[in-house]
Amino acid sequence: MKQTIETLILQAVDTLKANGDLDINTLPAVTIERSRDAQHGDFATNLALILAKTAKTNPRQLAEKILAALPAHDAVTKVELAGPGFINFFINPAAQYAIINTIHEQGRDFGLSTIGAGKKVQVEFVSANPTGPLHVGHGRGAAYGSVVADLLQAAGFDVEREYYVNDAGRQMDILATSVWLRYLEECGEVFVFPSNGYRGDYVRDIAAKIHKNSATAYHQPIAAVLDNIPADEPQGGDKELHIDALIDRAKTLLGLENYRAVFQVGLHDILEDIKADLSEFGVNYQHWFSEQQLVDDGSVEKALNRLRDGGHLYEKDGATWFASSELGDEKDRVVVRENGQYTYFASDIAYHHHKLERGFDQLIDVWGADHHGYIPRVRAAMRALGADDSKLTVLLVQFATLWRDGVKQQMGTRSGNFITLRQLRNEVGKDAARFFYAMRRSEQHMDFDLNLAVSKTNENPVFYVQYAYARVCSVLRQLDEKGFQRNLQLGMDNLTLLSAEHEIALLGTLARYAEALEKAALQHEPHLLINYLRDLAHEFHTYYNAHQFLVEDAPLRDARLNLVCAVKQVLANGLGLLNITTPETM
RNA sequence: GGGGUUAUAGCUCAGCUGGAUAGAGCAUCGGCCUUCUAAGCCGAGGGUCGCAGGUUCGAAUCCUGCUAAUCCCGCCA
Repeated sequence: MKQTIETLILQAVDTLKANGDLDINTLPAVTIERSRDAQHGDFATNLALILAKTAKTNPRQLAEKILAALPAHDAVTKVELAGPGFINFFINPAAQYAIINTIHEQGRDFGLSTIGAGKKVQVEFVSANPTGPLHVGHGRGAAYGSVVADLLQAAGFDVEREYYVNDAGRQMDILATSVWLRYLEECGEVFVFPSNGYRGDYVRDIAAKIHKNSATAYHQPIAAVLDNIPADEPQGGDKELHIDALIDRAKTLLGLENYRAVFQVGLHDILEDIKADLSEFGVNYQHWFSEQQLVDDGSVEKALNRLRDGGHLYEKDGATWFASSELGDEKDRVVVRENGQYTYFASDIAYHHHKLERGFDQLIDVWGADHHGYIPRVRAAMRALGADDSKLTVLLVQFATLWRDGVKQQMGTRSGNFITLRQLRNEVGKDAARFFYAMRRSEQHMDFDLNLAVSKTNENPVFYVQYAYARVCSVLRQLDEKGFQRNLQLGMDNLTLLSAEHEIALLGTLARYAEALEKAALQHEPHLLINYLRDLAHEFHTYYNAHQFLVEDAPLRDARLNLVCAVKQVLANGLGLLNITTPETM
């Protein structure tokens, strides 16, 4: 319909140009918007207001000329000049009835778009360090990233979802050492646990499991472990030096093979927990990509060599630096430390290099907003690798601030004092959690009030949308009980009976679904889809209260049922995309 | 000090690639269940869109400055 109007307008403009009534060389993009107010018709364009400046005329006069030159069309019943120079289009309701047939025919596919044209897009999200269970902060990235991926797929992109597993590096060594120390406690040793170790109960669980399966195979007397270790912070020392010394001691006493064994049990158990957690949350991946693999298979070396060949690396203070400041970063970055170890950034360069080589047209990284300063250096790396950095889109998700009993909650993984995503799901359910997370713009700071989420579950807006769906299902169930038989064709033949204000409004909203979906996908803004579904649910509830569907008049009844079933289908499609269930009874 | 994000109703947030009277939910107040599910509907009150300038036919939206909140600025990841 939008395109029809655009064609009409372009024809009018051409006529005016031919007549010499309009003196312009280039036509700005014609914007046609759905009118918010029904008094302003169904669609409106501000073309005359925009053109007035370049054509140097009064906008209203120009609008009148356009109006006069506008060809007639069956679907357009009335065109009006309004306000400072808007042109309002009133659409023939009959033309809008077709949407019900379309929805019925396309079913689950209704609303899907081909605008993505099969372009390969990779969405990488969550990618939390496997040092502990996911907490509610990760939940937002999980919900947001997965919906963005699903939306892009619905918009016709070829989407791959990936989780980058940071299974290399110091954090994992701290985890492995924490597990081992808890294991020593299982063996009966008594000592003060390092302040910088992972203190969560899940570490004890893993340690207990190792103790159960391997008894005392990894046991070392605590005196040998702590011998000559620098003091921890609470004892007046440095917590970083303390934990690093313990890591080295663990490797020495256990031997590399046994150390790896403990390490792998910790990594495996936590990763399996994360996978199960996300899966239960409706978040699924095509790939779990290991950072360690990049190191092992030489990808990091390969990427760094490429940078070196391009003259982007130099040595200073015993370390190897990447001259990222020459490519837009604020300063140069270390890629190989003085001690010979790669930095996290080095593997990240290799990781993005690897992504590029896999042939994606577009890379989307979903990061926590605290990583925003990291963007310029990754872009610099991509350019240094000879790639087009516009292929990379980084979507930042602001952290949710968690409140309980009016008190801000801490969310440190290290302290073990945090609320897990699993706890949240158990408390409010998958549907409400997903809906709640995706409801807000990702750049918006979010206050997550746990008391509200738990105690006022019934007021969560997700139920409002689900309730609309359940109501349609209920109507369909009542059909039999009332002794009616639905006749689909009779309804389709009598759609013009749907002339009530609420019915016309619903038709317009149904027709808007595909646009809402496409916009949400292209702008990476899931909340636009949620807003749409809330609008649709609201209009349905209003309609439901204003009119009886199961009336004696069969043609009217079947027409209304067809409309209501179209609503049901669109609700199902939208909620399905969000991976939120559609209960038939509530 | 530099940078990112945010600031809209009592609360939580939409609206932001400039458009017509700034919206929703919750909360408050008043109506609607012998009739398809009241987890719903209808109505009322509630706003100097953080502040000050600027751009123009028109600014919550764009620009500049300021204020406040928050995050980042490591040879950690």
